[in-house]
Amino acid sequence: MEKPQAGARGRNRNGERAERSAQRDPERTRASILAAATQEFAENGMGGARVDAIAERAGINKRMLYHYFGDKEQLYLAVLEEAYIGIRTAEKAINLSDLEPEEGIAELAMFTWRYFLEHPEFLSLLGTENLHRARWLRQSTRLKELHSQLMGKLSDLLERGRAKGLFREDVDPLHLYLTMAALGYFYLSNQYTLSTIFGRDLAEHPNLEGWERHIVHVTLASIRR
Amino acid sequence: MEKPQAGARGRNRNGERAERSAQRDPERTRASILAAATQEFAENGMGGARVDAIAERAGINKRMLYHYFGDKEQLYLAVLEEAYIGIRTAEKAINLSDLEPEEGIAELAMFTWRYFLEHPEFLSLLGTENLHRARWLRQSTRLKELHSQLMGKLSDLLERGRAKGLFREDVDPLHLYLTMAALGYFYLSNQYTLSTIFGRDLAEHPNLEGWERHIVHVTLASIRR
DNA sequence: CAAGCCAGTAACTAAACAGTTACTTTGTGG
DNA sequence: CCACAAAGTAACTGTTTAGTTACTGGCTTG
Repeated sequence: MEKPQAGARGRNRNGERAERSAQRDPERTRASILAAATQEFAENGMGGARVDAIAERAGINKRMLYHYFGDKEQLYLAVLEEAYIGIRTAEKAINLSDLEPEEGIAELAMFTWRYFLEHPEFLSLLGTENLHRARWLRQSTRLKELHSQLMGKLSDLLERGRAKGLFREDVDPLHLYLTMAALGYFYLSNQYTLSTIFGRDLAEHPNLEGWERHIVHVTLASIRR
Repeated sequence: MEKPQAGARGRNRNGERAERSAQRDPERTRASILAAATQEFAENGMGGARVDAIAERAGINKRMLYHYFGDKEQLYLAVLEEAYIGIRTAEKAINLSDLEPEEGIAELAMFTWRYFLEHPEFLSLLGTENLHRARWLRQSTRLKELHSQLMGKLSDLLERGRAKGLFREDVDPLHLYLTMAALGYFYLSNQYTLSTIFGRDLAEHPNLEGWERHIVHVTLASIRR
């Protein structure tokens, strides 16, 4: 009890939980910088994000930001990597082996839609990264190895549906994935200009539910025989 | 000949074409600032765009930029307005009255795709504007009056197709428009991250043509009875 | 032809910005 | 219990940035 293990987290030398009193907590500091940076970059893009604003949001000293992440660009890359890891991890958890081909495709389409809906910061970071022509994504060896889990699941479902005579023979899995993703991404990422121009609030609940059904409908219609 | 009309453009007091020698040409100056700003904002977003860079690209003195447009924000708004006017003008020129419903829908889908393909700066500006939740678009009375011409043409084609028993009864014209736009927008605006992750260059010609066919296929499949 | 306005220039300014320096505090292993 | 490393702070620095000032030169109209 008198001598706590070295490097142990969650307890200080008195054996009390450290989370409360901890004045010094590297992991927590790192995590709060990353969370603050995710918000700031998502809201303002790479060019508009302010290092001082991130430090303030995180409630830390700016020096710490440079201590943990090097500079603004490396911090941005860390944010981007974490965002991709988030969706890839969620994709892994989906289990479709019990489902019929059509149900499985519908499930994947809804998963993608709901993930986008619940993670607007991911969409925003994608937009920023594409504005810069994937400059940081291309640098990241970590992310290039992190393939989408969805493609494999999609190919499997297509194969099963084809065998049953439900789906067309010549469906490209990438095209199918892009179709589902496009319908969700565009609706959400462009909701502000679209709502303004069409005078119809796309973020309202009935509209969101309607669009989810629409995505499933379009996706299935495009592959059925 | 000795007295040129007031405000006449294109000629100086000697009756010579002014375009060549003109040291002073307000319209040309204004236009070149706007063109330079369009590029700069499209490449770097609102936060990343630099007023000095715009002035340099336009080959003018920075003072002129403030003279003609007030400040950075108003210049950005002018760029955005011009971009929207561009697509709305192009939409107006489409004539579909001679076409069968299916052909007409296909034509509109291809028009949207090709317009996006040929005007990457428009996509980029849309992305930036949505990052800021349509902050400037909402301010612009000019743009709020500028409704999409496509919606009317789309409703007409849907009606004709429905009457012939080709299309489903309950197709929402807005959903149809969003579907066509989403498929084109996402493919192009996210081409850099997608190409990196899937290891397949989406900008290659065969891929672009394949995607155009795909858009037409998906759009029609989604509305057919 | 002169008066005045409008297009245009160069150099400046105050604030914002990313990144650094020099220092203090805290925890822990020998 | 001390020495050292890592966590943390405050104040600073050089540069970049949007926007301005004070000025020049040319065109048009009365």
